[in-house]
Amino acid sequence: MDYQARDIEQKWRQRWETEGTYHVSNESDRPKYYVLDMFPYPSGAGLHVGHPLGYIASDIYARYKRLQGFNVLHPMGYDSFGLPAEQYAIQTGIHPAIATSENIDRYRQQLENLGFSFDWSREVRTSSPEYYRWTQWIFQQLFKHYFDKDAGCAKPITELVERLASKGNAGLNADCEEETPIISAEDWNAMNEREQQLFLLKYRLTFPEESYVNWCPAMGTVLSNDEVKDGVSERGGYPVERKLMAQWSMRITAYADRLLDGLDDIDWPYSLKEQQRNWIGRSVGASVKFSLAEDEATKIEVFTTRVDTIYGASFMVLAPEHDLVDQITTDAERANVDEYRTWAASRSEVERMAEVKKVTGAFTGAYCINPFNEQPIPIYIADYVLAGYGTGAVMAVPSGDQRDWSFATHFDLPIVPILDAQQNLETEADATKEGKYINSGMINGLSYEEATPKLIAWLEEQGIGKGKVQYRLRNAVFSRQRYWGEPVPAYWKDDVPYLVAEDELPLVLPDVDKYLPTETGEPPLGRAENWKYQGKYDYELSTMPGWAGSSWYWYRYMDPHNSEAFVGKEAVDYWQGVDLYVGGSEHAVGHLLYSRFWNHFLSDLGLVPQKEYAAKLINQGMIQGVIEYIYLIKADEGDSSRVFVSADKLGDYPDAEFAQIPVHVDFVSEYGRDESYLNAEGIKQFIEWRPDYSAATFVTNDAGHLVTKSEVGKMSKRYFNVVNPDDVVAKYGADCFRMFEMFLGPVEQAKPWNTNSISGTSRFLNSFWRLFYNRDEWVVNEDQPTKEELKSLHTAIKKVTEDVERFSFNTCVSAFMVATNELGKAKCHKRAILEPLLVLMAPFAVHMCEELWEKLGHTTSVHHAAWPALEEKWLIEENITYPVAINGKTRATVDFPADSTKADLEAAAPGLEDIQKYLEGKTIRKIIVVPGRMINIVVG
RNA sequence: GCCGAUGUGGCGGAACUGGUAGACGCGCUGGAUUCAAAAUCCAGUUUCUUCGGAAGUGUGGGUUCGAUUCCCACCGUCGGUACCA
Repeated sequence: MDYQARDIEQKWRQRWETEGTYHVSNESDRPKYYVLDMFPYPSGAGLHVGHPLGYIASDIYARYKRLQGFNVLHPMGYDSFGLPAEQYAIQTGIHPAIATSENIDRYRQQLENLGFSFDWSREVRTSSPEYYRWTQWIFQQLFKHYFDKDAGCAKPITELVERLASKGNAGLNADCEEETPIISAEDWNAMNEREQQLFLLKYRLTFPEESYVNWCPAMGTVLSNDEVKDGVSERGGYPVERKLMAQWSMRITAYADRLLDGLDDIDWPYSLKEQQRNWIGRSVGASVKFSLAEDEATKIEVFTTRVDTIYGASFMVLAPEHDLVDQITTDAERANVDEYRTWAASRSEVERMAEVKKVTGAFTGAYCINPFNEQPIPIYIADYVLAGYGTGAVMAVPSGDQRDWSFATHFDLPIVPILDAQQNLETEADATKEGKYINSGMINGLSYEEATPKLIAWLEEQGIGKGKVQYRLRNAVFSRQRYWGEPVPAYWKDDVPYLVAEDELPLVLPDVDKYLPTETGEPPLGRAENWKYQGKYDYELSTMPGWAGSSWYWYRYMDPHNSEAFVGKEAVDYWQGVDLYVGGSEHAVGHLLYSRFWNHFLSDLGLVPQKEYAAKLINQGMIQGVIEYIYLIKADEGDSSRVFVSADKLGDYPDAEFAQIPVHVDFVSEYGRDESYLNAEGIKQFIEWRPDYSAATFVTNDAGHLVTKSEVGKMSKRYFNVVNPDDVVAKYGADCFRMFEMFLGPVEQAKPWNTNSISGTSRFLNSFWRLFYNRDEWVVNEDQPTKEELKSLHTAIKKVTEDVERFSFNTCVSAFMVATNELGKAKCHKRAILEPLLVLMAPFAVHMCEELWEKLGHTTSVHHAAWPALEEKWLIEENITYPVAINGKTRATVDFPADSTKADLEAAAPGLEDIQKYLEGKTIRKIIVVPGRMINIVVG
């Protein structure tokens, strides 16, 4: 019988399900291992061939660990709240829960089709109330805690209340809003309930605040920074504007240092860690207050990383949106300043980015005093200073900073050298820290290392500045004016938010008549009828962002049905955290940063044992598609003729301009290859698909082909090049699909999808099958294996074990091919060889190996067998083939006994017949011998 | 601009600590089997060559007996980031 993938795969999928083969228990004597895939969002489009790449890799690793004797947790679930289902609901009126559930069913079916070893009894969905109950619960814990900087962790807000009542907040080192006033215990106790609650919001780890947000009018929602790309929404590409709105916010900045330091403890890709480091953007420097020249009481605070350059500060620049601009602008300059501010506000993000090099700004007419030398310096506004970073004001040191230098040059402001090592200040700034200070008052003659502490000490003494650490990381906006998300479990009383009682969770998402904002501009939840807390208080109407549910989900898998806690203590004590996390690098500064933040918080509360939840992470590369275009001659206006030209015939139209029209890849012959084309049938399909081109002319080549242009790019609906894994599985089987995807190349590398070579993988599986079957005849025998056969087996064991350990799955597949070729040539059908080989390959070809394992007489699953042990003795050779090189160039290969010593080889090498001609007339200067590797004779 | 990744036959890729460059697979060429096809099997396949050899891992240098691997400079491609004071 030839290998019949379809029947065998179906049979085993059913058997595994009924027998619970992949069911995982929280109680085991085996050591635990947790392999996690990044949560998929179940989109309506289903899986394409790029999605399973990481799942296959993690499944192989999970199965390998299981065979190694680990109790492996390998779950799957869905991040099922999200915008596409809501957009669909807006268009169709169908409740997003219904569409989502259908999409999940389809995903599940597609995933099962690939033979993954997920324990489906642990499946979770972020949009189910049983799940989001705990997302809401964690949100409430964040509300109930503040960050104590001395302790370096979160503390209950009740402790803060006690402290405020007894001592006030003087000397309290806690993360809080920038301008939190210092109050005494008397002040606190004199406050009414409402005032106290408002005050506490300055400390809570989640809190509502008026803040500038990325408002997307087209989508009617707020986006986080990582959802905005180039000034437009990442999803949909709609324009985004800055708008001041009341939003819930997460005080992630409190954890900035811990998130930075934690990176040192986890084995994640270097580039991913770098992205997080840059995103957090820690800068060490100082804040300095400059007094206004006309009004000493008004201070402008700046942040600088180079306080040592302060004597070179020859002007100050404020962001156009800075609060003080109105107040300080002189009447003479007001018109000018207003004009600049209007202009700056009108510029889109895109324009600002495009014109980075252009110097713009306006003088306010005001001056401030440099506290160190008492010199007045002019105050400008310019949009190169960002309102959202630091204090929105900078002291400009043109000799040391290129932007300041350009600005000074443009406005003819002084450029004062401050270090004797600075060079070429006429042509550019020099940011060096070398040399000794000049023109710098108290630090003249000092070095950088000496100057900085001295200046900071002086600032602190004077009470006008201090050493400060600034982060690029902003607090994360946590509200979305959307329907399909977790309701925020809070209500409003006297304009103050309060939490819904814990035992009333989940706060279930109410039904609404339409999934659109209300007429008064409130979020969709404003449409819910009679939706009030205790019948009288307004609920918070915004919902949580997409990343809420995915910020803790790995714990739910450990204990998915627990109704008492988000995860039971026993479960989390057993599983601890994720040992291997597999997913795309596109989540580097979104999910992977927010989830680390929540995990740090949960660990502060003692609810989870590890500060970092994923010890190791690997990124899978994207599988790209090939986009197939056909060339259309651009017609003049009014000309209704449409002419498509074969790509190899473009030369016949030297004057024409061509448009590239993407064509559905299903119509293309030789898809993915340079010479791909539309044949007559393909052209017919194209016309049926695009009836507006039914009258078009198609200029084909001599073979009657319309040659297409093939380009590697994203696999996307937009390019009609999405390849569905189901189709490939139907044709070749899931095992072949799994092996083929692994064989394409290293998992972490991006690569184009191209099925041209899948036949090789398919052929290989057939030859492997033929080690067991000759047509219908079962040919496995009980003969004693030869040395060579044992060597083939153990070479494979060694190679595959090592390569799986380092996630090099492509080379594993080639090791299987090598072993199969060798055994096939040797006509080896021996159980003693094939049985261990089956176990070795079981994580890859999961169904086929199971089938053959059963045929070998086993009654338990191959996936519960034991990983074959390597016996080194079979790898030892009697002879070793040495390359013999003359001056590094290999001239001969010669066998020597394996136990030859270095001296033996040195003595024997020059006498070898094959190399005599290279030695003639030359002197042997040196013989280099690396035993077991090579021999090199140096002549001259 | 900055940060990161990457560059090897016609193609995907291998070479893990510097030690026979091109494993394995695709494709291609020739052959066997077959009525024919599919499937399968065998041989060949980096380039140039005066058939002795010579060159060759993006380019140019360097270290070394020996470099795809290490160092320096540069070029191309991909990803991230964007005036962060």
